[in-house]
Amino acid sequence: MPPIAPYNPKAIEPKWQKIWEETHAFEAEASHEKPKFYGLIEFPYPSGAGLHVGHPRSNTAMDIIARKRRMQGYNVLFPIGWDAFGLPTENFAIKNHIHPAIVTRQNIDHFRRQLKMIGFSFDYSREVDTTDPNYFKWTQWIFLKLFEHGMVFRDKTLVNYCPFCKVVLSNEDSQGGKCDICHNEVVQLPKDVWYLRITRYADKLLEGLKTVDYPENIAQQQINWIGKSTGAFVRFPIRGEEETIEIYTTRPDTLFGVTFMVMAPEHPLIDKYAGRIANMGAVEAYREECAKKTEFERTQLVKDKTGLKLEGLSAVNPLTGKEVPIYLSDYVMMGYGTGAIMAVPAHDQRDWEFAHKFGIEIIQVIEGGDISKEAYTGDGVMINSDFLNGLTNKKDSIARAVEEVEKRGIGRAGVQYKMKDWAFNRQRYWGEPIPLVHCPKCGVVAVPYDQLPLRLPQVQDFEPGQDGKSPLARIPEFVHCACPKCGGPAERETDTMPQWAGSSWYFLRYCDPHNDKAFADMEELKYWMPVDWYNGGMEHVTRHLLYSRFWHRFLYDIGEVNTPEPYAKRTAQGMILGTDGEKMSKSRGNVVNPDEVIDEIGADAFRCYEMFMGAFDQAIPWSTNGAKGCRKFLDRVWRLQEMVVDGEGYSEKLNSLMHQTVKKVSEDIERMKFNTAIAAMMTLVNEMYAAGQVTRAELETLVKLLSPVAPHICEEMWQNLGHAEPIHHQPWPAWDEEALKADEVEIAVQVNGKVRGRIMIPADLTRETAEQTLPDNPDVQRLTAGKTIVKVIFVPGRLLNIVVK
RNA sequence: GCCGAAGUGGCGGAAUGGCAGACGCGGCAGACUCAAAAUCUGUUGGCCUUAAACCGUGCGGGUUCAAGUCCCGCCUUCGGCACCA
Repeated sequence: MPPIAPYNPKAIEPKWQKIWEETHAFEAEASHEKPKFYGLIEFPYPSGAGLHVGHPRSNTAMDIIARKRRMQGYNVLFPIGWDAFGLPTENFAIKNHIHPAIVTRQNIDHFRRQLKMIGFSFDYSREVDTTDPNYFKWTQWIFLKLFEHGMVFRDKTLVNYCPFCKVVLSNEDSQGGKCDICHNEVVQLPKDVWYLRITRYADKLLEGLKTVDYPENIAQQQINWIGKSTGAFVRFPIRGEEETIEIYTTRPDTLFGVTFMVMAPEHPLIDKYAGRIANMGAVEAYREECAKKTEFERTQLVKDKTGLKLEGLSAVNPLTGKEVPIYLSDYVMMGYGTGAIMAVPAHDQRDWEFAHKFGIEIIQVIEGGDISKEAYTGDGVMINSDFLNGLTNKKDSIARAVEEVEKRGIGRAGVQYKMKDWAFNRQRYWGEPIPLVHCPKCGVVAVPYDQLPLRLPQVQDFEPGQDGKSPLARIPEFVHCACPKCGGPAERETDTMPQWAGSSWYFLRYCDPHNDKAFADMEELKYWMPVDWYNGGMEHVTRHLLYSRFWHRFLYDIGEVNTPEPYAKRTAQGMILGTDGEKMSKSRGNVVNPDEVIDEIGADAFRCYEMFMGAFDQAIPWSTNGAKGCRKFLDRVWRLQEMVVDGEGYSEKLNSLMHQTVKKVSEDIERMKFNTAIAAMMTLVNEMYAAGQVTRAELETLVKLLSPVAPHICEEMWQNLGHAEPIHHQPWPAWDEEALKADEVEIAVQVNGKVRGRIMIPADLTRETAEQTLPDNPDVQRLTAGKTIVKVIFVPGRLLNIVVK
């Protein structure tokens, strides 16, 4: 072969990107005949900063799998889109007085250009954009379906409010209890909020996890987030009243250890019995103090319990008839259980701390520990507990207690979830308008389906309004409308949906992105769904994953989609850290820009390094030299073209290694062990250099194996090898198990478990013959001379261990 | 506090209970070159002049012919949740 020009990615990469685009190489086929593969990555939020090197890790991994699937004969759907509503864009728009739609458009164009430069095999003909009215029409449509089925409700809640900026802040924007903008103290303000009843789906979302292939840690995070607990609701009568206080407990068997009750400061019964509470002034003062506390203070400063006793109001233990004092404390939350608890200081550390501080009696009902030092939360024999005494097992005592509580009609078994209903509105401009109307006569009325999409009005000023209202509230033409039901004057809801909305169903739209009759045609959904493989970041495995599973499950229940779960398999990549080992961020100045990396070493080497740098699911610091090493590898691959010799098939020398490498690469890609797959190819290339030559068949196989990782260079080499058809449609190489075996293998010889030598033996030696004959091998005998052989262990292909005395 | 992941050379990392350190980076030496870069070849855990021996996968025990891997008890780091009754 004549010498060839040096490897020049700057020429090769744009060339092939253009060819792929012109030939629509990666568009999913419309026909439903072939087996399908739907690979999904989390669609990016097109921020102004553009991609950093962390983004492409997920994309490259799924791109490799998608490209391999095409070569394996699948009809592949590998789509891309834009999760483009959101605060950063809105804030940029406010600051620079540009419409967020224009900012979004620019950012998307920037992102698309960057993604194309890396050579991802996305189907750009199916791009979706959550801010496109043709898209959010269907986001609103699904919302209306949720509304129609009673899954939307309105309730008051406390929000973070900055009285100086007059704006409602998210938890993220009010960390440490200070406003992010003016650094003044944030207060808690009650506000009407739209909720989605995701808690109704808690059990279905838990059950569904059993039917999908998620890694243990991701499934566990979902389970923890849902936070299901079983226990009992028990009613404690208020002394001298008909009314009872209901509590939730996971340990109804400790009812005999109750020495006080605690209510959340916001508990409504306090207002109802204000007249009976002697120290109402102190109660009001305490409530005010709590209202000022931020989430941060209430959850982080857990050591010091605060509270006060209600004077003049007490409860009765429904089992013993004993009087129980009632306290108020903010360690009890209104948002979980019933907002009131029975306190068992002997067996709950928080109750113990509170009892200690306020000098309340502690009654032990489970044997064990030392309750003078801390609460005992372990197992033990029940004591001081009447009919429960002597029971030794938590499960039995709880069951017995629940039985008794139900028999006496003072409570019932029940479950609780940590997961709360989903607060589904934001007082911001850049989001989907919530398609509801407030009519003074008819109440809340849905915008009719045929009036969707409900578009965002053009406004000049995107700043959130006074008293935490969305800027939409300032547009009279938007606000005032006719009630869809009675035709009378009515007002539109002016809040918008949270950013989670558009991303809760985008994978469905990809199946049929241009449909204007439905969010997707059922035939398309039946073919493509579920997503076969969804890869994304760990940061989205709780909320986004849960929210989208919830929407999808709801759509399944109302017959709009064909599968209960959206994602058959979910994986997550590790983060790429800066060269300093810290999380990449602008403020640290350790952000690596992919444009610069690609300019220096090319997109293929960039992709290769992203996959080679370490275990895919682990966080890894970026290394500039490591990236250059991958370029060096591709240079070596390229120069193999000068070493091609004539001849059929694989050479005798490399035959076994060729088959081994095909097997290793094929299997490692499936397990996302891209780093070892690439290492195997590097080893093969090293051996080719050692052989000094390479056959055409050997090079063709290598190029095919490498093509999902480094597609441009492989297309070019494939063409240089004389092929007219592009490599991305070539069949994936096969391996022959028989050919993996060499005639002879080298094994280690151990004496008492320590390696003392190596010998060559026939590869097909059976265990029995080996253990009988190998101790007589002269090399082995030298190692065991003068010692008594006790035992011989032979592991085929690996080692011989001789135990001697 | 709870849940999860992880601790292996100078660095990133390999290793179905079976030869620890594959592969890459970095280093060292050589070849080519007037020289440098690039490239190629060799070498590279520690101790040691060398060899042999010995020591080596966060720490302490244990199981096993054999442990980075399994078991028991800790330590550290990272991610998530967190006064959830």
